Amino acid sequence: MTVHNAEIAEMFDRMAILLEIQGANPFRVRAYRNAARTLGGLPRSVSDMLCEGEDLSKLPDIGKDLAGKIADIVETGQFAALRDVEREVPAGLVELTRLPGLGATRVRVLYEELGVSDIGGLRRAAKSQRIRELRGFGAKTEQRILDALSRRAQEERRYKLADVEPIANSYVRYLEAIPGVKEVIVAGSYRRRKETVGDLDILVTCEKGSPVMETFVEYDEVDAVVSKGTTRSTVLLRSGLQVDLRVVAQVSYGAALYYFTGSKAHNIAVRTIAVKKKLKINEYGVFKGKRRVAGATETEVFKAVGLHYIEPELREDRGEIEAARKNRLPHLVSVGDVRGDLHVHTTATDGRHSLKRMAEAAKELGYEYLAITDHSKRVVVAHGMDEKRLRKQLAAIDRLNEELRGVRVLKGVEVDILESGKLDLSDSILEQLDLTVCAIHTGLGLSRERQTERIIRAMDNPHFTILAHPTGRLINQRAACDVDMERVMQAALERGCYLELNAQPDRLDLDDAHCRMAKDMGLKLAISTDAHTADNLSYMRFGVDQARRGWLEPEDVLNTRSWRKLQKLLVRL
DNA sequence: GCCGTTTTCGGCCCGACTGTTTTCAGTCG
Repeated sequence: MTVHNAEIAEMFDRMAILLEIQGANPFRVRAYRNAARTLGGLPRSVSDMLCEGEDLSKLPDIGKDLAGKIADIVETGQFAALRDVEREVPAGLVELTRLPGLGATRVRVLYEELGVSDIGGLRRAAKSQRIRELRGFGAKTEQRILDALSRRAQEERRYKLADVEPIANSYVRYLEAIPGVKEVIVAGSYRRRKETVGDLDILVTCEKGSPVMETFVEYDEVDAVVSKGTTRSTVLLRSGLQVDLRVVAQVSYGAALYYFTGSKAHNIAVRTIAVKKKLKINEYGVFKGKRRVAGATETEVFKAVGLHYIEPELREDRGEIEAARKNRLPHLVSVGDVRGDLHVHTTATDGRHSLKRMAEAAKELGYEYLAITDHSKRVVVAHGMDEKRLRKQLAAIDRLNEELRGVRVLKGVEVDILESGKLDLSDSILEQLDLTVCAIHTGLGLSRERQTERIIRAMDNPHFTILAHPTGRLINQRAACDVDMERVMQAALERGCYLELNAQPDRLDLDDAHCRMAKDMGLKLAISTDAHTADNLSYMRFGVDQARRGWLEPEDVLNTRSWRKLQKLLVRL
């Protein structure tokens, strides 16, 4: 049985919390958290790495000890040290620390003084008003705990970037209209363009005396005010989304923007560099003693610690700091580099708009080409096409290309990869196409070995061009199917095939770590919207965001090329 | 428990807000 990185990361996180409750050395606690984070962002499975004899202690924040523990977990499926700790501290306490306002220290007091060991016990203790009696607690804390318990279900959520965007935009417009407000910008993971965000961090600069804080908490969608101060306030919206507002002076704008953009891990790493240079970084600036040496712009802040400017999407402490020091940062792809879309649907299957309308929408975006890739017959629910209907569509594309100017419509299909690894349409029709987008829609639950074999067998077909939405995941809904992505990418490289970064906000599949892995292996990706309406073509920006998080440059992306150059790349090896 | 262009030992990011206290600990980002 393969142990997944995420499972080991989860064990380390639990370990960190339990150790913290026990009152262990906080740096030891942090070491587990850091290691969990490293594992979470790793594109390759540590099981595979161990199989290939790699030394895990070379990974950041993983030393000899944790490398050994990981090896044990992979081998036995068990984390012995965690089980030892769980014998001393109830495992249910982990859940309690996830409630806002409760950290390890308070959870320990609740356990030791009141015997609270799980959510149910906490609720009983709060309802019987025993918590307010404890030293360091009070009636308000007790009420906050009850509120948190009743709200718990919705609070764990992370929101898809695309869902949060309109909420963020209207809040920003509201804040911009407040007298005295100068700049309003959303920082945090939203600015880093993470696929999901847990909350919004809004940064504001304003003139003295601006009623920005009062007005902020009076916003129409605010459900509750969590905290309110002169420089920082937090509210909960009716949607459940938490929004933080920070107010800083103009002279600190860059430092504050940098600070609140994060990620936390990136900030900590850069601060550590600053400390070595006898500098201090906080949200007000970079300081040498009491003297501010930088802070008005982010570039200034980076420069002060000897780094080139790092794009927000890269700030995850995944090597960007080292790259910035050596001036080896990637020149990230942007939406303007994209010359076409290689995966869209029409009314021929489950799309809502006609072939012609889709082509015109592509032309309006300034695209040079657009590949029509409707479903194949296997996908019955989407009214998938057989050879006969596809042939008819190809003729329609020929006619449209004669009439259209400025954009070329490419002939394609989203052909199903059957469980046998065969493609869902005959070679005789596939060979008439400019490209194929090949996808799995059934049998997502196959074992890792069989799924990997299935995809690679499909790639053996010389008409296979691009593997669409490679893991099949749906964010917050469906886990990625189990597949050895490194082998799949290697197989694609050897055959002259490609993988897709599907830009649908629900998919964003490949994820950032896999994009990075493709780049490191030298495999090019297509960023495609999988548009089912003309409007959906604008999803490209989410795909580009994800690509940037994966360090992709224009040359790493197939569809930044002119059709003439792209055509050459689509020829199989 | 990790890590090293000051270190293989002795460090390990920094500040705001809240509630409970009466000068601060805990939590959070």
